[in-house]
Amino acid sequence: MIRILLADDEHLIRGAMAALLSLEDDLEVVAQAATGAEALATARVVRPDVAVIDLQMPDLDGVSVAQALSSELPTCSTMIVTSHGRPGHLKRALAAGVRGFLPKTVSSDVLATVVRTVHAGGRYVDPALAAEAISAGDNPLTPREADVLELALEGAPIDEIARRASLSPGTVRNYLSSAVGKTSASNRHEAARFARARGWI
Amino acid sequence: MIRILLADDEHLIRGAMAALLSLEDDLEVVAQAATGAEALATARVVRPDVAVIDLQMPDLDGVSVAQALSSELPTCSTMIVTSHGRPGHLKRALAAGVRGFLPKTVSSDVLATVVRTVHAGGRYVDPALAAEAISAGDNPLTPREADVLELALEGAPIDEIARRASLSPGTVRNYLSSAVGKTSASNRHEAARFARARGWI
DNA sequence: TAGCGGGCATGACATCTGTCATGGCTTTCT
DNA sequence: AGAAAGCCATGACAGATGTCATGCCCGCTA
Repeated sequence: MIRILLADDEHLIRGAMAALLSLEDDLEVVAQAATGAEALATARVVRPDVAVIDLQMPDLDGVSVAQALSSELPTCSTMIVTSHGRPGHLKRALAAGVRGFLPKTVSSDVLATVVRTVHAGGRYVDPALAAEAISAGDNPLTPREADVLELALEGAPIDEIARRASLSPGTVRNYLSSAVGKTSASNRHEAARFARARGWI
Repeated sequence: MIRILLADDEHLIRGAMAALLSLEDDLEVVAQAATGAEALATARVVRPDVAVIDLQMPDLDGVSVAQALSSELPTCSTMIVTSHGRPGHLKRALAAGVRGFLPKTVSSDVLATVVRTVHAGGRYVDPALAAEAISAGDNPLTPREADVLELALEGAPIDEIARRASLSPGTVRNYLSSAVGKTSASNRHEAARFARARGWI
């Protein structure tokens, strides 16, 4: 019997996935969580065999949870399900020790199969997402460029970005300019959206 | 027995919701669809009592589907479930004849209850979303302002917006300036995000 | 009919942004 | 030690953007 922890902020979906997984004879949902922090806390107590975690949750990112889990509970395999799969997320997830990565468009059969696969020590990444990740290429942004671009995402003017990043406005403009050059964008807003779409920020 | 049509592009969720709803004795999922167009086509054939539709789908918007359904199949009550509920969506949905509007964070009990409610001719809107919609206030943007702001959402420069809207750059700037004034923003990008968050565009 | 609001446009002005050159500082690799 | 790369900053300049005033045309309504 494979003991599963399920984390997703959407009640309906979580309950539904639990219902689906419980239909399988060899799978058992032993715990559920609605936030990243809750998932971590629960996992420490329950020590599940497999953790199925949603990528986007109110507090902690799914990848962060996975990272914490893989160091604290090495016996627990982590897999991530997500609605909006972005290439960058996949890379970060794999780096964090995630064993499975699926979009929510898959069928329940696949989900159950992948749970078994990762529990057996295997890995599984959705083929479509994998292809995207490969074609997306590596993140060309330096850490600071990514920081600044992330602040630019909300559309704030440069002065505010500078204040929030504790940099001089001139420096911010340099980073943004460089980031714009590395994306095929014509201004920082487009660049920010582009980078976001690739999961670079 | 209430006959239900389920439309959601996310296989996993759709299947899971179907599983949940089928647990209820008086509910029966008689059809499923993965896109808006598919939902419409299926509904015409199956003529369900209640249609449970996801707001965001690849092709047709959930609200558009609801609109078509309410005119073509008046006996079919439509309800919408969504991950990212925005006030504007709620208003549009109600205007389109939708009887129920729920975020996916609700429990399956609520879902089943609301299905019964709308089938009985009632209405149900998630209280939190309703409160948001009320506090969001009405859309102060003129149609053209909304058009232009929508094009600005992707971060395009003004010249491109002007071309895409078949307006002169100066006019575009006027509309944007006016839109910025109506939001508490300091530039068009912020204004666009703001308006999007309220569901104005 | 006159007034009002909206759609569309132009011009002028101040400010914001993007770009480039330059330089100093630190860390890492060779 | 020296080269390479990243981080931070300044200054200058062109072009993009935000703001305001002004005007014309249209449809609606008092």
